[in-house]
Amino acid sequence: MPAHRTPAGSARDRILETAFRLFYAHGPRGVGVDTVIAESGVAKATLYKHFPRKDDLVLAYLDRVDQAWFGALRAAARDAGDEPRDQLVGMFDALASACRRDGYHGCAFINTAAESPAGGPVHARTVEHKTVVRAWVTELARQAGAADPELLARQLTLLLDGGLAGGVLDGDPVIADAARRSARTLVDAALR
Amino acid sequence: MPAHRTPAGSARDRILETAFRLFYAHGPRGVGVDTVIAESGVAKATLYKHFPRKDDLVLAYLDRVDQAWFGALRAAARDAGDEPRDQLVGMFDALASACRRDGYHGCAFINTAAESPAGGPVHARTVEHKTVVRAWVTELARQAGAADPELLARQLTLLLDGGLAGGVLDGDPVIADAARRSARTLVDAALR
DNA sequence: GCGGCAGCAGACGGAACTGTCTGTAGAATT
DNA sequence: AATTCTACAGACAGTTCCGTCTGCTGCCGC
Repeated sequence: MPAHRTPAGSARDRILETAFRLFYAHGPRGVGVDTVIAESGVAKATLYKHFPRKDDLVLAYLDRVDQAWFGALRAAARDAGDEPRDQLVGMFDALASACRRDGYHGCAFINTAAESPAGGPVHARTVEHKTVVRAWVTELARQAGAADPELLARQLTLLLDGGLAGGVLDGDPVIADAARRSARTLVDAALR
Repeated sequence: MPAHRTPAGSARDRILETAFRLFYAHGPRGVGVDTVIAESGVAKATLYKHFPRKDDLVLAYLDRVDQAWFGALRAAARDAGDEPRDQLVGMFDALASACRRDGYHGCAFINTAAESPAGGPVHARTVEHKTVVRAWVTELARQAGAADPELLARQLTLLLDGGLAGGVLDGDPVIADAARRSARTLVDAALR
């Protein structure tokens, strides 16, 4: 697995990077395999060797999104200090950052799920992602001493989803601000 | 404009009804014009006479969704009593009802916007819809005596969006319940 | 009775997309 | 030096989908 390397990273990396950029901007369905090939400077056979079906590439894309978003969420929480109750609010800074980022288009999972068949692997992966994030928030809520950690986590992830969903239209930072204030209110009420 | 009538309603109505059903279930992009034609029992030329482009049909579909959803929201608010502060919470019953409805797939606007090009008419219509709903909520918040009606409206519509967005995956009523509780907490805090 | 209108039926062209296949080049291993 | 692996380049078939176009039918108002 070492060596080989073409110009910028391995072929696989170039494919994934290009797919990430194009899929997020136009949605997986809005991007043809030929476009990914052209923009990543890769041969068609190479792409189909690494990802036998387009769906495989889409799932790999979602895994990347999962890593990036969940990572940003945890980093934002960590930066908010040591108190779990502050971290629960601080994670919304990740939403604010995302809104301000150029080319922001909302939640990649929701966007992709919206254009994928109902029982398919994309939906399964999306549910998994949402479940993992909510479990993490639940643990944080438990550490903070919430009476009903599951409920608080559900409420906060609901806010996150709402903020992300609205992002498909515009990345108005006002949305992130409203979400953060809501989170503060809900956390305070839950820990009263 | 009277008479004519084929089996069930005018051709236009049949087209719209079929498009509504199919578009909501699979997303406009996942449904070919030929499918709409086959299932509505209409001639291709007839469809293209009423809706010269597929986009026109998609926009008409969104208008229908707007009427239905906004109507359900207002009805739920009305059913919650005469007090604006109760109506602000009561409108979340529309979300609960939607979650329980068979074939529920989340917010048609967000789902459609997710698969449409960024600057296009679909996005414009979606923004318009969200703006109208939020304006209505803002007025309700003002009547309830909120210090910052715009903020409260933003927070509540954020919850609505979050609840709807999650619906793409599953229509878990727990989500609607969490949203309703959040709304109660936020409204109480804003009117303290 | 007749012209126009609304609609049905289906063929057609052109484009886009997915996935397969053939052939070639360069680097690493043996 | 020969083989093998990875990758490039591009043709190709098969499907799907949008939008147009040509006939044909039945109902209305004039």
